[in-house]
Amino acid sequence: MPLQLHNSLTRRKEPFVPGSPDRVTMYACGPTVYNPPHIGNARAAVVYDVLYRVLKRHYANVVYARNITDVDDKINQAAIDQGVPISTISARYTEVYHRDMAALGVLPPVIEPRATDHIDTIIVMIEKLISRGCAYPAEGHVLFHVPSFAEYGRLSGRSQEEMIAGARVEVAPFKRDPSDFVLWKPSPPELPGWDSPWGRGRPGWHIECSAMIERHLGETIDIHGGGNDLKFPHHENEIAQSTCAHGGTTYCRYWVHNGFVEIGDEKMSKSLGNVLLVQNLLTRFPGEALRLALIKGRYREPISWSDDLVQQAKAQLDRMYGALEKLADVVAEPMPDAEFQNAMDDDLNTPLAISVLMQTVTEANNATDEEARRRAKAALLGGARELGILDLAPAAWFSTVPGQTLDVARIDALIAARNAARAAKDWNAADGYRRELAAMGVQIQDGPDGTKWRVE
RNA sequence: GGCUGGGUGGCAGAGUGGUCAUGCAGCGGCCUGCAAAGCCGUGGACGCCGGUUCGAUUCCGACCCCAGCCUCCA
Repeated sequence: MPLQLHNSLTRRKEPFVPGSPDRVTMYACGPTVYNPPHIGNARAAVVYDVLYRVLKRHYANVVYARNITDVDDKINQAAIDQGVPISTISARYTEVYHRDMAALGVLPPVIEPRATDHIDTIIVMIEKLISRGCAYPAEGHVLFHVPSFAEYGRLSGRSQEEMIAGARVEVAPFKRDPSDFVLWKPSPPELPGWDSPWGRGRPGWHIECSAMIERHLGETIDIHGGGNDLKFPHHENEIAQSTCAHGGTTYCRYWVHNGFVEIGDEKMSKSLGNVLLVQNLLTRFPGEALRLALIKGRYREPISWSDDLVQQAKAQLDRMYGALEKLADVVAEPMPDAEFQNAMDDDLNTPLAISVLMQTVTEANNATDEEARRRAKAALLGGARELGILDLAPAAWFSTVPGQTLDVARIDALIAARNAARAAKDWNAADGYRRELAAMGVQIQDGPDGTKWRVE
């Protein structure tokens, strides 16, 4: 079964056909580095990470770029608020982003371009837009003239009339059309700026992505991903800029948009004070549990985030790791089975793929002969690799508690004491030791090979 | 108001014109000193109203409700 993707541009699920199977190009909008990533940022990163992994199964050469926006008014504001240079802010939060994403099993993209490394490309692109009559300078700004691009609004499904009618923002007097947007804006001396034909200034947000894509991936890319909210205006503007700059060439073949993470049934937002930062969640849950929670539903649907959701994800991981632990003696090359692949290839149906994996777990737990056990392990590890989970040794998974260091010597001593009591058939004493272990979050399992323990 | 996408069992969440989703939780067993883990079995669902059909949760239409976007936002 070929890979199918829901294309936001056509609002349909389509077979994925890359421009060239020898070089598949994908771009995802990355973070603006002015604060630590929240679970919503993480969802986008995880979704495109999963797509990247699936693409790599199909194609040998996948060029995946995810940018860092390191010039932005929010960064400037954070620098002022914290009384540090702008570069300190962007460096600090780039590092935090990398750390948190790694904890969630997100692979590094092939290319991670930074906006500030592309000012020259941006300027050239803007000049091209001006010369083609799609943009104009005005009072130190350069604006993209929206009416110059007839297809504007196609991605988000709105007409230009509607957008003008619905424009609530105050329209700057130098705009020729209310919907025109900024490509370049002037910078006062205290803000970061670069020399340009229009004076010292800085780029607008939308042009950064267009320029980075042009430079690293080419005029036409296969897949462009981002959060649902980016569809308008960000991606709409990217299409307009790049298509016009390139004389009408298709900018992107497949647009993929992920749904939002909601807290309960409310939007996550600063004003509601319910923003969940990845770094805080990681003190309470394993990264893999957060990741699985993020892909338990389909990527296009909103997620209603809760502790219970993560706990259910963790329970599923416990089950998977439990099966894996029993397969420790089996050597198998990771290989997702056909059913799993079909689910993933169907527009990343991760919930279905996970259920296939859970059925594999049951098969693994029932398997007795060598061949069946080997097959189960291969399917389990293969599927897990594509989902980006089960990256740890089972023993490590079952003996790690986020934010805690376990006293293993004490655990071993208590287990030894309990087993001595059991040997003496002193059940009261044995149960007392077990209660003591339970209070530490340690669970006891008596088996034919002796007593094992795991954390809850 | 416009544009998207939704409404499935206690919870999360797939899918299908007529037979199992899956996990957690529940219930009954096996196993265990008792547990845990694992295994076996089991109850419980498709917003409302019409239509198409031998048959619809699944297709069509109306309705109700929900979320997101339309302004920086993953």
